[in-house]
Amino acid sequence: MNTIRTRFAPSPTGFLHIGGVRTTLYAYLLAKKHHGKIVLRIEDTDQKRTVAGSIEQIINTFKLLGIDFDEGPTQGGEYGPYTQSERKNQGLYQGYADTLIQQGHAYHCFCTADRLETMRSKQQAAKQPPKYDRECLKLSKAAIEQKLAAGEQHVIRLKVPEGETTFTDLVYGTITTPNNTLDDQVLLKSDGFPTYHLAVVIDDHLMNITHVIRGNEWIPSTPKHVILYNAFGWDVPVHAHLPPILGPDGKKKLSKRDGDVRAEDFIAKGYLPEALLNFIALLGWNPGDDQELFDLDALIQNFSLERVNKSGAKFDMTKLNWMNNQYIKNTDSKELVAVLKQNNFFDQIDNFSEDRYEISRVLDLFKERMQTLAAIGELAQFLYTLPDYEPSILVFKKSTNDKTLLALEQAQQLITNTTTPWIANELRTAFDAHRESINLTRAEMFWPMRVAVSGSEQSPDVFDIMELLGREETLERLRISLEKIKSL
RNA sequence: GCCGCGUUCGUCUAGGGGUUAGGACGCCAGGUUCUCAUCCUGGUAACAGGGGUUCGAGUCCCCUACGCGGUACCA
Repeated sequence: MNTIRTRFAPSPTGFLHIGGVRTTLYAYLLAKKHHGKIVLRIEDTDQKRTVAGSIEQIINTFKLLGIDFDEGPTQGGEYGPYTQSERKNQGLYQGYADTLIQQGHAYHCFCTADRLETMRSKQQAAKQPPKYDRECLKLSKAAIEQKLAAGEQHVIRLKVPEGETTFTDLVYGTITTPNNTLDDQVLLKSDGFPTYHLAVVIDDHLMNITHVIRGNEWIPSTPKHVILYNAFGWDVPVHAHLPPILGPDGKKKLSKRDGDVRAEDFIAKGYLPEALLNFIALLGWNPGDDQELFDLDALIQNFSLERVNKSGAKFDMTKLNWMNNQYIKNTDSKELVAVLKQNNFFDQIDNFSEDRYEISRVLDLFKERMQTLAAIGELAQFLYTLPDYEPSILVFKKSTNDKTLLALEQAQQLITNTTTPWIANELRTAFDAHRESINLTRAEMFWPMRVAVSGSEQSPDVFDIMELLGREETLERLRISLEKIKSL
């Protein structure tokens, strides 16, 4: 059986787009499921568009996400180099283009940009599809030699054969295209660089790529690639085109304008890599049953290209948030602390001090309500600095000032005198018994206490907070609350 | 313009001739509860339209509409 080899082949034109993450993820899952390899190849054939530093940025983002490539520009591999400009410098593409010419599958074209432009506008005016008119195919061999010798600027074009071209896409099914709708694509540019179409075919073949997984904007040019494979006499790899990930309007592809498209930004905003990956995997793929939560290993086990959808999927932040919360809740608090530290989320907390409380216990308190890791700042702030709250919020809506005062005084006394171990559950039992003895309802007693220790109407359980704060700090906060309630 | 691809609840989706069209997120209601969150229970809501084929169509075929993509010496 052939070992499966997949690849992700970005152009280094900027950051890693969330759509690129899904493409890579699927390629990764397929490879891993079949114990194959995934390679990273940099397609920098357009020098004008190449952005310095973006290769590093992309590689770094994959690191953050926990997706490891088996081969690529940094780790190398037996099919290198993995950057097309380096391959170009080896004369690789030129050689193959020459072979194509010798075999009559391609030809030199000396047409100027101007001529091509006027040709196209004429065609469009005549409502014809714009297509190269094969002017240079009429050139005699001698004329070509002469122009070449004179150093005239030229490109090499594919000579699209007669007939039709068919390929089978694992997602979209069999697609047949009449060749007369295909343009004589430029294969090698006048600067000596290959176009995408030439480079991708040669490199995928040379790197033994078995499955080409990419966005469906490539469907229309796939027939040209198939023609090239045939011209070279190479096997055509399996193609699987992926539907787009849509922006909030549900129509256009998710783009920079829509805000969060940088994969790295999601990490910075407090999404766990596995949650993000899980969510993205489900955008266009499903296992066929009702399971929705998959860690990476589970994704690998369950993934198959056959279950990838054809139509675009909108990126729904609401569900991502839900899923992120699922992962946060199910992650051990100690691990969470490490991630939180790594991304400096604690820095948002004024007066934060790492050893003031047992930090993983703080996470225990909040993680069930955190949709992102970044939420810890707002949530845990009151533990480090008691907010200056309105005295009136100490009074439960169905209670009175007098009862609230009583509750707070009783709480103060009980804490001062009790020998109950300072553990949430013990405190809860003790306080519940006491409040019953003084005829206060839970709300009348616990609401004021909770507001006193948290400074907020909304917070976790009062006794959990007290346990964390400790006896001294609890007493201090009760003292403040008593001052406030007396001022009413 | 031409070529291609797509269209099931608001969203992600299941479904491949016979289903009360299922699940999840969201939303609404109720329960638990000192609040919020969590959790539990229930509810709301969809086959783009029109023709066929068939005893019977989300499901197969055709047309239309809408959307997206391609149509570069960009990927």
